[in-house]
Amino acid sequence: MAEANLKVVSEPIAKAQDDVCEILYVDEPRVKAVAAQMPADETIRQVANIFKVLSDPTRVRIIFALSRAELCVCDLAALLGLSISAVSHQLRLLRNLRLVKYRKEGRLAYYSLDDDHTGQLLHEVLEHVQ
Amino acid sequence: MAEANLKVVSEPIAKAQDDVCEILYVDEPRVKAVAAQMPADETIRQVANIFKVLSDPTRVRIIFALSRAELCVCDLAALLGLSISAVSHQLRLLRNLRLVKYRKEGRLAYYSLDDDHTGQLLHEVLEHVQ
DNA sequence: TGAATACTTGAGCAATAATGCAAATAACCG
DNA sequence: CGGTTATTTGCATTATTGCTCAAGTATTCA
Repeated sequence: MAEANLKVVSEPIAKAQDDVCEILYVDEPRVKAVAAQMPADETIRQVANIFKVLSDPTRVRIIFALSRAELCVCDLAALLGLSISAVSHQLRLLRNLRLVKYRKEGRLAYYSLDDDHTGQLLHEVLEHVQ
Repeated sequence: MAEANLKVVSEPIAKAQDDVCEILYVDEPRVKAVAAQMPADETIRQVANIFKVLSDPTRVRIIFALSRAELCVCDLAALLGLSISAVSHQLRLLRNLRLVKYRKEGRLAYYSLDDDHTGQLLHEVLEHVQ
């Protein structure tokens, strides 16, 4: 449970590199000024994670479809021309991230969007592209 | 040139899978209705590609930094605590996607944002997170 | 011209992630 | 119960990606 994947691999982010130019800074005040404005690493990671959700076309299509209708896994797979397994894997991921929720009706699992923000973000960029 | 990477792997998207439920559709009219609204595969791929740019913390930090100041590769690397090479690789990618531009001054290459939309999108999500 | 510096680039490695397959779970029905 | 169906899940495979290393290019300066 709670194995929310799609985690951006935090890590180094500030590991003294010896691959740096000798002078260290070409324009130190400018660098310092920007450094002071840099968001915290944790914030950066959260932002990247949000974008990562929509960085895969399968997930984009799933989220788009669910923004239009509540669908069971089977219909979603048929709609997208994907295997049930592939869809279920992605749904688990989205479930762990609390982006979708589901409702059990007999053996069917009806999925819908849980978090409005992501769908909102998707449609925003979608309109921009079209 | 023009080897714009970060391409989402288009592919199948509509390959008759035998892994589909027997009935084919639980709720055919609903599936058809959503199918009719589905954006074209090409559109979906473009959207995913846009999100993909910001799905990595290093690129998020680079784009944030460049949204604050024009910086040479060396200062950018120092600012982010990354190797020059790592930064340069990401800059090439962003260059190929026309998201950043650069200005040569002697041996220094000063990078800045070329496309406002991506920086805009980043700041939007950033504010939402903070 | 030659050394040094700033950056770019190609190859390759290690980590991630998307999907398929097969087994497991769960609900329904005879 | 036993069989069928809908979905989930673990594992394996393959593809992608971010980074390092080392070599290459270009520009400045002595």
